[in-house]
Amino acid sequence: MSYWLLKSEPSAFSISDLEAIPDQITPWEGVRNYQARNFLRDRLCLRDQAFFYHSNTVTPAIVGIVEVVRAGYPDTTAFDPASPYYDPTSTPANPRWYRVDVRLLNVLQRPITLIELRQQAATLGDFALLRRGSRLSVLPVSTAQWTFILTLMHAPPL
DNA sequence: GCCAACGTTGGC
DNA sequence: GCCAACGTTGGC
Repeated sequence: MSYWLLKSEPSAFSISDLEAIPDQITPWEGVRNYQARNFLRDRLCLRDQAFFYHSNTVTPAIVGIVEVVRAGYPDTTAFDPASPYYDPTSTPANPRWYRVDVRLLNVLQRPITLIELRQQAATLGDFALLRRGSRLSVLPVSTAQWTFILTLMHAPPL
């Protein structure tokens, strides 16, 4: 069992969008970065949990928790010329990009903002989200980091 | 294999 | 909207 953080721009797909889906399950697709692809293809396992993070927004923050309900499988949006994620170098016989399916577990009682996470950097230790210039959209979270961030949620904001 | 140019990400 | 950081592309 591992923990992860998945970034999404709320203008493209937000936690509210996920909440509105009847079964609250969505493919996590359109990831076009090799390091993130490798995590999706090789490392995210059934029942792993992940923070849902809103990026590139006024207040970047962790806003929810999802669980993996289907492990890595080919991202077929790469095969579709009409898709914004189309990539002709990926073929069904030799898929380049992968996705997982996730299900909403819960929306956090309050968002844990990037500002607050930075304030807790000393406790969090080495955390890919806080690395300078980090652009990775699928990144690992240690068990200690996961647990600590959940305790932040239950405490009042700084 | 190098590296300049370019496109994208994402915080601010 | 700006721009620093980073990844990718492609000429050589």
